[in-house]
Amino acid sequence: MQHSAKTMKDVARTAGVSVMTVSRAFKSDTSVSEATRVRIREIADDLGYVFDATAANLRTQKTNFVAVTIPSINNANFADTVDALSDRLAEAGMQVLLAYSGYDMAKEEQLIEQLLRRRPEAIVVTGGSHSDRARKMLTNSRIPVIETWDLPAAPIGHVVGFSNAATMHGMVDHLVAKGKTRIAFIGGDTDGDTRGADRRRGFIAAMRRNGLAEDRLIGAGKPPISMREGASAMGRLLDTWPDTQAVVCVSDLSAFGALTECQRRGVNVPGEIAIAGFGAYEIAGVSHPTITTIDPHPRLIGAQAAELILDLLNDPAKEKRKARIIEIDWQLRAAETT
Amino acid sequence: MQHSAKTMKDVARTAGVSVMTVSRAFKSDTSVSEATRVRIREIADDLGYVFDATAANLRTQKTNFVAVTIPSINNANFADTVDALSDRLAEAGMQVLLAYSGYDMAKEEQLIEQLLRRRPEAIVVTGGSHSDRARKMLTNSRIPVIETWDLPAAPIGHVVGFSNAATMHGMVDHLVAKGKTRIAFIGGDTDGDTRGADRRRGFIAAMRRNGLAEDRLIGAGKPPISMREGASAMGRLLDTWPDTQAVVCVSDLSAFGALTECQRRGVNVPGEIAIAGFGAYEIAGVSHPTITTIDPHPRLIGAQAAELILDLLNDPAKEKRKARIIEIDWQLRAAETT
DNA sequence: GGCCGAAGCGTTAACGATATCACAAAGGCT
DNA sequence: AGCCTTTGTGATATCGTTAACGCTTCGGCC
Repeated sequence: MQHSAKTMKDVARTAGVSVMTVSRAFKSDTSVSEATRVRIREIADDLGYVFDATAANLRTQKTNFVAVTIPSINNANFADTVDALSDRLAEAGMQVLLAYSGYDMAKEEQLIEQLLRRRPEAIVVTGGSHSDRARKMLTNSRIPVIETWDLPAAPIGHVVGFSNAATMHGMVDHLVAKGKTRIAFIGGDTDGDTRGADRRRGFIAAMRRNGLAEDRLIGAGKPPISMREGASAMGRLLDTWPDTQAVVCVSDLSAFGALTECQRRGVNVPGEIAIAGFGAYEIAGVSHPTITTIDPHPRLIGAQAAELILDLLNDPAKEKRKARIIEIDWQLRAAETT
Repeated sequence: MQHSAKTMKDVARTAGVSVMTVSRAFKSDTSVSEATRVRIREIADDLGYVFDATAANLRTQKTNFVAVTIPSINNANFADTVDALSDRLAEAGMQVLLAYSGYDMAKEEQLIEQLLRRRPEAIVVTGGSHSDRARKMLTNSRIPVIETWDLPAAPIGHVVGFSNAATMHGMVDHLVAKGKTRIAFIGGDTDGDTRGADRRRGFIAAMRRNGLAEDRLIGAGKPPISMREGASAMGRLLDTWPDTQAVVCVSDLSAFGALTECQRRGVNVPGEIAIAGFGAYEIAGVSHPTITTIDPHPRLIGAQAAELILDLLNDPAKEKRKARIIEIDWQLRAAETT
């Protein structure tokens, strides 16, 4: 037998109270006696009543959603950020509405449009590069906008991130200090991953600043670059410029792939060639040898974004005052591959 | 200057049509002339109008959400499943509402309650073990329920999964065929990860069936077991039972950790000890040596779940007819570590 | 010319919760 | 006793969209 879905009205009727009292019994509203509240909750449970958030959303003009777009769900760095963000927001009773752009700006634009229709309280996007229409939609939205994992030149709203280019200066300096001069870079061969492209640009600038040749660039295919692409890119690097002393990879995953290729070929790391990555993925600290990397503190990015959002939502006046730029300190973790 | 949020009414007024015509212009409703539709869309864009899904959700009693719970967002296996699921659903205009339980059944129960309040069209949960209250909520919900990554003895609704225990029979048989008899298992030391616990049970049963001792069980801590825990567990295994010929790890991540520990100690793999994992993570195919593993086809699970959902939603009568159990074939991928 | 069906659009009434106001009853104070 | 709070509850309007239904208009056809 198929009962129809229960509403507050059903609960109210059964309990012999008004709908409004049932509503109050379901919130932390003090103006219901504890006895009534308990009784109503029990009756609701018996009836199998489930609170309908869609109706409350419309009436209160609040959804308790925070929309988030990331390039890929299958990336430990972004996963960590979302995890931390979502943990903190959950404490405040908010939920994350997540969408993946697949490193595609056109897709990101669509996602942003869809997400905004759901009336989130705030929106968090990855990176500072977006289509014109996406920028416009975000600007016009009357909610806090937070760009992360980047330090955009012209931010849309708030920012919680770091300069991807700057991390590469740190890495090149580290390698130069180790006496390396012939240094290569392995990364995506398109700009689909804008943060990866920023790191490539940062690498080139850092090499120039050190007076070194910056032409050893290996394109590893369309982003995202993963372990396998890292391995085959390392193969091409060793074939093309056998005298390379160090290689910086766009992420730890490609760095690990590169490392395995060296192991397969019997090339000693770091003796013959040093390898560095980015992201402080778990594998960098576990592989043998361990991989030198940059830790961009992904969880911190998520946690800070969450704090910022909660702060802005608590005091909406603050939002209008000034866009906040929160810079996250990254850290170079020297390890066995350099 | 702060304009107030625009509604269909504003668009209608500006366009000189009724609200209903605006509504129709925003759907694939034929009963609006193409000229009017285009004009209305343009006016809406000019005004900065954004369609309000919360109102539509209430009125139509449709949210176009599919709720999904997974143990952790930071796990490539579940990420693949969600990715495939979400891709297919997106084609049908549906969105995934994702939540992570942190391998905690009490947390999962809370999540399910919160998710159901949002009135999803269907709900996908990971595994077949849930708290009593969670089971009850799912059973009472009038939407399709799909359990994945498992083959529960008493399914709540539909199932898209495989027997975790059976995969371990396959793995033990593989090792026995390679002449191994002293075989150990590395996994979590609690049952927080129910699928991991199923694999441990499957391992024990398979060893018995082969007439082998099944006492070499290494507890690697509280799930999820990652690379680092795998490495330290391998250390304990080598210290406790140095004559072990093979070890089955609860996942490729712990298997890789175990492999690195062997490399650090100078223990030859597979010469002195064979290592096997589970999950067909990318690292299993890239590490040196490559790791023998089980491929449970995570993307296929997601894709099949999506198809099932779309099928059920298209023909609601079907849902009442019979619960579908879709078994996914897993595959043993023999590699260099065995 | 008259009839008919379809296309295009408008009017009205929901959808299920909550903000707001109103108000009765119960205390607390002088 | 009289007045003022405080507390608990109810009635009503409302959030923005859409389903259902009804009214025109218009072209085609006999």
